[in-house]
Amino acid sequence: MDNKKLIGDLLHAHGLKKTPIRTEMLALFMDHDFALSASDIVAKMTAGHDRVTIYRALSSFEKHGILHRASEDGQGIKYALCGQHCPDEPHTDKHAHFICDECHQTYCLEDVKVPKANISNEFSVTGVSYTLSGICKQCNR
Amino acid sequence: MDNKKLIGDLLHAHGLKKTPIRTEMLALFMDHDFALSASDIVAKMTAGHDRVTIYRALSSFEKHGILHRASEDGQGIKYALCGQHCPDEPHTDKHAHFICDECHQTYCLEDVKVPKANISNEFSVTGVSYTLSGICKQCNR
DNA sequence: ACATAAAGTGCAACAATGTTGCGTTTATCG
DNA sequence: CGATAAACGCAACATTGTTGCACTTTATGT
Ligand SMILES: [Mn+2]
Ligand SMILES: [Mn+2]
Ligand SMILES: [Zn+2]
Ligand SMILES: [Zn+2]
Repeated sequence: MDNKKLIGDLLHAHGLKKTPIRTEMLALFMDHDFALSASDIVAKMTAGHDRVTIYRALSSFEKHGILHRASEDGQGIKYALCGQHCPDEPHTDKHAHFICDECHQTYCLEDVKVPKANISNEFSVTGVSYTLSGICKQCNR
Repeated sequence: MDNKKLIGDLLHAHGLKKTPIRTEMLALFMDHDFALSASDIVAKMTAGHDRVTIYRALSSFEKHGILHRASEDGQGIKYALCGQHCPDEPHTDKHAHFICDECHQTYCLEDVKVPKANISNEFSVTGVSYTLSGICKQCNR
């Protein structure tokens, strides 16, 4: 697990400081294949850090195109890592997401493309979101 | 505007009581072509009613298939009227929705169908949501 | 019209998410 | 090493949504 190196490079590449908190946060994202909310992170962090710090780091990561919003239901926003090809700024996904009704995890469906919108040109479409729900692969077996 | 009659019938058809608050709420939904949140409703109601009452009415309407969730971003849930053919229970939409980045209104795109999901059968899909964003027809002109 | 039961309402209290301001600490770079 | 900007922690706050409980209103049947 030389994620440590990767994370340092990632932060540095975006002009962000490599602090223990942010390093641990990004390690958490790399260790999970589902999206994480601010409170998920607070719960999984070893030391007890302030919620505000986590919120600000998430915002910063989103602003720099390191994380994207994978889902935002009533219970809050869940983030997931962006791909290496993602632009260095906030952006919408080109892939679909799946929310499990049982375990409430959100998965990125990297290989399911968001369908093209077919809509009256009275509307200017700049973002599209395609979210599936049901029972995930884990809960299904 | 004989919506009054329609509303009475609608409530009665679902075994709900026809109270002034619920009547006014449904009238509000009929008078707008975009979705409304609980706080939108509180603000638009003539008398000052308790938020809790509005929340409970919205839940009841959703449970009976009178309203559906048109969007739920971080700022809350917005509801819109269901079609006449909708089942008498909570259900997911078959149409897309549009969220304006400028006025922040949510519109039902009744004639834009939600694309069929094409996904690994490790996942059991029971719901699909397709949400577009950008600039709406009002803000565009 | 009246009694009754069920549904709806209001108030208080609470939990969770997310924000802002401000003073302090820490990382990075010359 | 010292300066600067970023990051952190704390307190305080706003908003959304929930729950419990007592009270009121609506619908129903006699
Ligand atoms: Mn994703
Ligand atoms: Mn709709
Ligand atoms: Zn699951
Ligand atoms: Zn608009």
